[in-house]
Amino acid sequence: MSRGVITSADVALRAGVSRSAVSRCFTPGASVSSKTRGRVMEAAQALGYRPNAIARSLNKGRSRMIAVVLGYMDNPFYPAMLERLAARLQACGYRLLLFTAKPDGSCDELFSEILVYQVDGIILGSILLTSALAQRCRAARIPLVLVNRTTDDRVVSSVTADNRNGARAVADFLLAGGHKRFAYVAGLASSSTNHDRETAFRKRLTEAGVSAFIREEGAYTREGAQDAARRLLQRPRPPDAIFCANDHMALAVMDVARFELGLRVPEDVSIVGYDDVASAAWPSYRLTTVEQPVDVMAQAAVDSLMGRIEGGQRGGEQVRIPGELVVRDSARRPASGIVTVDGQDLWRPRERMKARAKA
Amino acid sequence: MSRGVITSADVALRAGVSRSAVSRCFTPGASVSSKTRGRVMEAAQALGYRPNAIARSLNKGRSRMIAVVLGYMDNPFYPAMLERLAARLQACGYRLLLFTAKPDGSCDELFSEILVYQVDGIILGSILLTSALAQRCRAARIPLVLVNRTTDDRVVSSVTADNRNGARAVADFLLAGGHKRFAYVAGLASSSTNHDRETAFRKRLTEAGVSAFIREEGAYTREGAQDAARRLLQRPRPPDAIFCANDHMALAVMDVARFELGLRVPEDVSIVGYDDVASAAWPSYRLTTVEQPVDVMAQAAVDSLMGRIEGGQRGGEQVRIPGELVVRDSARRPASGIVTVDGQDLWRPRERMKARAKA
DNA sequence: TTGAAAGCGCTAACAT
DNA sequence: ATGTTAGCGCTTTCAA
Repeated sequence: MSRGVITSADVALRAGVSRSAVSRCFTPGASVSSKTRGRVMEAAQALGYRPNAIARSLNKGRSRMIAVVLGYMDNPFYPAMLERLAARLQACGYRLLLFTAKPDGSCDELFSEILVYQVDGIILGSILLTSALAQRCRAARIPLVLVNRTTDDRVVSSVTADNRNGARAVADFLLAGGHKRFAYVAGLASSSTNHDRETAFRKRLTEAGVSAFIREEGAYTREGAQDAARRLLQRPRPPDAIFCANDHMALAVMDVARFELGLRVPEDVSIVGYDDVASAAWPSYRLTTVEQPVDVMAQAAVDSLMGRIEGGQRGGEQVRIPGELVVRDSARRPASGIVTVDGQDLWRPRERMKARAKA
Repeated sequence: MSRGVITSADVALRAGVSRSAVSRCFTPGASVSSKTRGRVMEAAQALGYRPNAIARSLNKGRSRMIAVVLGYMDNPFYPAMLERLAARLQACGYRLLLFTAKPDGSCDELFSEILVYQVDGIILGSILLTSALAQRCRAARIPLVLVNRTTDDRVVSSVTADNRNGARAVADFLLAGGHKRFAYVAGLASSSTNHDRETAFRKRLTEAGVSAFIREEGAYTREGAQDAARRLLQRPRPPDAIFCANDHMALAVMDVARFELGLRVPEDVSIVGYDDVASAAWPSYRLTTVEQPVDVMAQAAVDSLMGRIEGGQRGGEQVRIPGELVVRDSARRPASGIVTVDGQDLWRPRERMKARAKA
């Protein structure tokens, strides 16, 4: 134990065994006699020895580290997701290596940084995946899973909410509420999540014969959403219902509507979000929104990764997590109090959704 | 380049040089002729080679990874801090290994996990550091810095806001506003930050001859703060000013006051927080609070760590970052419109504070 | 069950 | 400036 660093050799010496014996004692499922195990463990205890994870990684070729790359933390959905990911990963005995990047920036550079660390897997959230990057991961044989995003490339795995269904539910709810003039505040146009929510919402409205539809870009930022809200609500004939690509923007839109423009929500304008972040439930907002079950999604992402790391699965699965419409007070409710979607009661979808989530 | 993994040997072979030559090309400040460098780089490019960080870590004895351990992400101060830390660390060429733990839980187990990864440093936020843990870090020679926390142990480094000054400013502001009956909603009693804010606040009030003072525990959680608010505001003679240990709780208190109890803020009760998180500025709240400059603190924490990792400094520095009182609308303002603290204008402390931060 | 020996991919003396 | 050699701390055949 020369100075500071205790190696397996130190333990071996003290226990009077070989380094291999020590190694085996720390390798689950290796064959060691209980006698040696006892002596080794005692020596290790005395010396405060724990195998060096870096050295182990080097010769196993597996680091037990997962890279998580996130774009922004302003939207509380991401910190929440990160927290769940960290917990799940820790539970599986993996470490979380965190990377951040501009949401729209090229993370080409970043990927080199990641690959260099020999991570066993990558979780990508709130970031644009180019097919070149997907290609690099495949070449390096590193499992990759997108969270809250998909790609056209069916080979890459992803975990998303059931965005189309969620957006449809919002459209139906708003329609049933008797709204006539609709608006959508978009996130980044490049994001699949935005695309899915927007097109499904739009489609449903069209099916219902709605022609009054406007769209503004909010770019997923608070400022962007505020500007969008101003443009929208100061039109000659403003919308009476606004669906925002996420809660983070919906909250901003509510603030502009009420405090800048003196509008009443939902009397003058209904506002609906997506995610059900914590602040959506605060009494100052009581935002009607579609839940995105963070914990379920985190679990699914980790499971997907583990399946490919440990089980050696093929990958390329698109997991879609259902989430219910959470009806609060930011959108006018249907007069009847009952709405059905696809023959299902929209007001009590909890059980159905939960059941589907299990599957 | 057998299959998948490209090593320096592959590059060496292709470039017709030794592995050392390759290594040197990727080591800043090593001596290589431009001719070999060219050939090596070309070969590396063609093969897609990048030195294996794990292997490098092993023989350098430095991993260029920093462990960051956080307790909760509910309070948006921490995600914000994390984001800044990630950015700063990335800029210094370090990787961030994220760990989470219960805020009050023993992270003894966790520390073993961390040490095993041979991290070059540890940043601890929102977590209780026992002296045993500090001892272990010292033994392992791993620099440690606390963020938003301190210990009595003067040997461990920390970066905090100037909590006593901030709390004093709040007391003075509230006093000047003509408040008579004060309350404090505490965070975790075990946290130094809470202690500093509470005692300084209390002390100032006492000096001013205030005797009407109550305190309730909020435990840094939204629910805890809500309960505290109910207990406080439903007393026969409720306080007319409440100082909360952080914004996260202050927002919860505002919600209870206004929506559950029908109180007007600040007419019926003034509420002040600490941190200046993003939502404090939202028009629904407009919370008066004390700024905790996240970016400056993150920078300071990283600097402190780097000083000890690269420069070999001794450690044991307690950095205190000043932060100004941000006056918004959740607390009644002094009639005069001018308050001075320690002979300084309280309303325009920005310049002074910023200047001090530089030092 | 155990130890000896080889090797994971890299860097750093040392020699040339 | 370059190659040779040794070694970071660990696991893992392979013999015994």
